[in-house]
Amino acid sequence: MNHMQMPPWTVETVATDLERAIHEHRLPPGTKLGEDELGEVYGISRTLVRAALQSLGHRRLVEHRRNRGAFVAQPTVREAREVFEARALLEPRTARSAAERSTPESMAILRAHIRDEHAALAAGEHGKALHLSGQFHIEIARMADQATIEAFISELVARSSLIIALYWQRRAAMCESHAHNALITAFENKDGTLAEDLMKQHLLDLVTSLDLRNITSMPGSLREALAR
Amino acid sequence: MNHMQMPPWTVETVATDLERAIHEHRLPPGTKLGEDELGEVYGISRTLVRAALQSLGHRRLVEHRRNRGAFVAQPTVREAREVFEARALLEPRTARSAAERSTPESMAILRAHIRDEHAALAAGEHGKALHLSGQFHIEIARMADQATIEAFISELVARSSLIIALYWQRRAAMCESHAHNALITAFENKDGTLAEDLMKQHLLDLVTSLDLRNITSMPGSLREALAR
DNA sequence: GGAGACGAGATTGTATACATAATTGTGCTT
DNA sequence: AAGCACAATTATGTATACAATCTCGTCTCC
Repeated sequence: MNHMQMPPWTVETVATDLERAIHEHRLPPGTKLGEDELGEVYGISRTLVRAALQSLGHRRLVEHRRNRGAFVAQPTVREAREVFEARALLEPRTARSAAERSTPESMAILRAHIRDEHAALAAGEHGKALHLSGQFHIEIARMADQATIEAFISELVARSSLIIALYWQRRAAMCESHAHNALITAFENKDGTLAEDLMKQHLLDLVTSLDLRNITSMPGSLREALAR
Repeated sequence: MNHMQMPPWTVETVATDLERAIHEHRLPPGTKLGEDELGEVYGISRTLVRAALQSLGHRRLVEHRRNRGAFVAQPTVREAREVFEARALLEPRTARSAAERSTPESMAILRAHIRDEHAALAAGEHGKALHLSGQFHIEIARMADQATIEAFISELVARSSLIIALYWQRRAAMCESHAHNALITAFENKDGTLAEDLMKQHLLDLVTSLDLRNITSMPGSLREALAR
């Protein structure tokens, strides 16, 4: 529709564009991603759209239903728990490693993320703020110089944004930036142990801010929508 | 060529078949995977072959070079280290969890893996033995009932088989089965702490059995093949 | 009037055709 | 004879055409 810069859309750029839209909750969980429709939006054929959707499917950001098409994924409560279990295994140790390797350049990048996040939040762009908040975690993995783990964390962060869209309970305010600020100070002091502990606590806080009682759960929104 | 059972080849079955061939070192790192060629082998069109190759590409089992095609991946020394770093983060804790949840059924599956692995080794089928050895690790993740982590470990195990193909130094014999047997006894006793320690040591042993000095490294096999 | 079956429309699954880039072989020039 | 340029071939990148399947509206029958 818009896309005013109109880059030469490739499979990768389309996948990235869609991922960002999902990450920013512009495409909520369950949204149908029709091939013809997307092809028209980006001005490419279904071939490339399918490749992009398959790519997102591998990252569990979209679910493919046979002969039904692609939909923005709707992680179950179980999957949500699994995602944060995996993050708990990967991220604290990665934060420790990142703290021990922190450089002025990487610190500047982190601080820029925080700044942009605050600006987005102030401008009411919650989606963008959430995206940047996720990028913060990915940047830490990049600081640790572990591309493989970074790829895993990137996937987990993206899925987390879907989980937040589904299970976030609004009473917990956006206190994330505090946790991120604390992490930054740990990085500044190259205090790996502190960074590891802070990250562990940060992830715990995130989980407890979700409503993961599997009562309504699966059908997505129907039961919840009709609850009265 | 053969494929005597000839299932109705789908994208998934072709990807699985290729992955197994790579895992068993029938397709060594660097092998060109031509689309027309594969299409003829499986009796399907390039469309499905491309989808399968893209799937393997996302798991880092094949590398895509623009306008050049797909090749069985050749992990660098750096990537090799990263893969085992990631495994060190994921697998010990997963083994602990698996031990605490071990059931007679899951133990039977594990023992069957060991038995088949020994049989394959006795029959000189090193590829099949290596494949089963990897499946053992994946089965543990399945026991832990963590599908997300299982998917990560599955990818890491597959990449490990490529790393072994490239960097294995033969002087270290196939002592793996001993480690796996020790793990089984820990599982039998539901000793999570022991299982975690054993897995940690097992992965360390694996890394030290590799030659990860980045001397010859990258070009793959050409330089090594012509070294004299 | 409601339940079930049938068929039209729409969407995905697969194959093929065309476009484009890389490789290789050939021949000319020096 | 060696080196470069160009053309033919081969393989991948992309689009389109056809086939199969599902959805949904309508019609019929009870």
